[in-house]
Amino acid sequence: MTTADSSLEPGLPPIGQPLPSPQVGAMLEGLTRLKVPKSSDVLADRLRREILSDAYPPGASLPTERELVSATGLSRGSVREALRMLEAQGLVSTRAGRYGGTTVSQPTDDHLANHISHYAKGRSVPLQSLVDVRLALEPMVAFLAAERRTEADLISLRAISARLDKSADSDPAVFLEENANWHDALAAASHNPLLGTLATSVGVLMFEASQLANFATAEVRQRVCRAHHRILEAIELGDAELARRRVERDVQAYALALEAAVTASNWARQAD
Amino acid sequence: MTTADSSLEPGLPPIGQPLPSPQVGAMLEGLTRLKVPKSSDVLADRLRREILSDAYPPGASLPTERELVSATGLSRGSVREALRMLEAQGLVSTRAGRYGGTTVSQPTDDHLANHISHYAKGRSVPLQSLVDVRLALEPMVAFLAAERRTEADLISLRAISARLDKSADSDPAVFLEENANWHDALAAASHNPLLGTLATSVGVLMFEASQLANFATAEVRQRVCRAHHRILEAIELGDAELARRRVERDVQAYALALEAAVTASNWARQAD
DNA sequence: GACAGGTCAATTGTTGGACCATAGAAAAAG
DNA sequence: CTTTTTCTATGGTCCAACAATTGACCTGTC
Repeated sequence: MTTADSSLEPGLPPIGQPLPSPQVGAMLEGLTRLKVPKSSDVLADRLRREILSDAYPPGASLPTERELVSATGLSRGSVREALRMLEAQGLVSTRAGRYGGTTVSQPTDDHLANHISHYAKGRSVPLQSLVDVRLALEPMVAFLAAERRTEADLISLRAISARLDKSADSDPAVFLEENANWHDALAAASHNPLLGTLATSVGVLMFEASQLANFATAEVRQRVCRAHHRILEAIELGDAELARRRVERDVQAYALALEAAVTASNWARQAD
Repeated sequence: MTTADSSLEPGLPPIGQPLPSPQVGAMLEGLTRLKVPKSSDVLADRLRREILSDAYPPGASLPTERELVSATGLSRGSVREALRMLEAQGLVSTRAGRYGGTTVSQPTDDHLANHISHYAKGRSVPLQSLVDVRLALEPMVAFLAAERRTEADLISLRAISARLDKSADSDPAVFLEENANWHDALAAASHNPLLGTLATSVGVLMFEASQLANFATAEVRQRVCRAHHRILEAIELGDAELARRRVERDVQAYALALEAAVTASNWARQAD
């Protein structure tokens, strides 16, 4: 593509002479690290392209492993490795037994949440970055929930809110769990699975961080409950802008308390 | 292994009698569909837990495939399938040759972007949902960029902005490409890779949708350039709130124009 | 000493074959 | 018609061997 030696172009000179030409230096120009892809990667890429090209509707069957073997000339091991990569990405699922096989599947919310979790944990994303993202997503979730919530959403939210109130006086771990459920219900009410899954994932990551730092004091729990009541009220009213503002304040307060608890926990750890 | 004939066991208690015991009904209570996980999945889960537990710093070497074989009792094929799953998730990388092997690696931004793309395409996420998410993320990106941008960020943004202006009068495809670059630079200036990657991914998905519907008319291109100038001005000033509001308006206008073009394109397709 | 080239060995990459486990259909039995 | 059994295509697993890769090491040459 970026070959500097123009004599290789259309003039049909003797290509590939064994003797090094005097322009060998020029030939080295633009030569990058030669990557030799693995056969399983090549097959996985091809299959992935086909699957994502909408030619394969969800539920459609891919060829059997042995058919792929004869079609590609690869060994069954390589074919299986390719299928496993696609399976790890949630693009296919396999069933054993007769009339089983590999079928196209839609990535679930869990797949996306897991991948985000792997990214955040693998990169050790700092808490502040998670706060930034949550501060962007969660108010929008509330905004859309206020606009789009159904009666069923409201019933679910009220039930979870009641459970959250009860758990405010008990075990902090239970409270944090119910708190996560509350945010899940809110995400569902937004009727945007992508947005909801992103917000939930980031929320869970912060939730895990808050389990390490035991910051859910009784006072914090009471304040969270009051804030959630105000948010639910705005959603019941259908006032999207009000819901957005109230969630924004809630998340900011939550982040502030969490950060304080983390730094305090770090002090305590230094004291060891 | 699953021989029904208990006489093969050494203890000689007649377990598994062919005759159903009178309490078989009680024994069946609480028995759900028995799932038999694949050996490669089990190994992948174990390795993933270890990797994400921060016990393995990035760059650390995992045992060799043959060591894993002797340690787990599995076959090499199963071990390799497990490693391929982790590789597809960006948690490990593998090099052939002596002193090669499998090492822990941090998932890249591309990994996360690909997974989001797979989710959105695999689920056929509607354009409106993408717009919702972008409307949540991009204003926050601008907000943080205005607060945290370095001199290098500003230089990069100014250069790309100039290129974008030039391309406004030329090929719409080139313009859309430069537009994507502009948003990439903005994401980089926010100094939050997670937020930036999420925003960029959703932006690319909308970008792909806009290539199908050719909506980038000359008028739209001019308006985008003016909007970007105003946004860059706010970021240069360091006025985060102003940058946030201006991006919010820009994204809303962009989404509106895109949606109009898509519906028009659908009309044209129906006319076929 | 520096450099070019060759040798070596450990590791992943790939293949082929074999057998087991699974599960749904289809046939047989009641 | 219902239940049971049989059948069989499919994925799941294992083993053994060889090829390809690649960095360290050695060796000769200048």
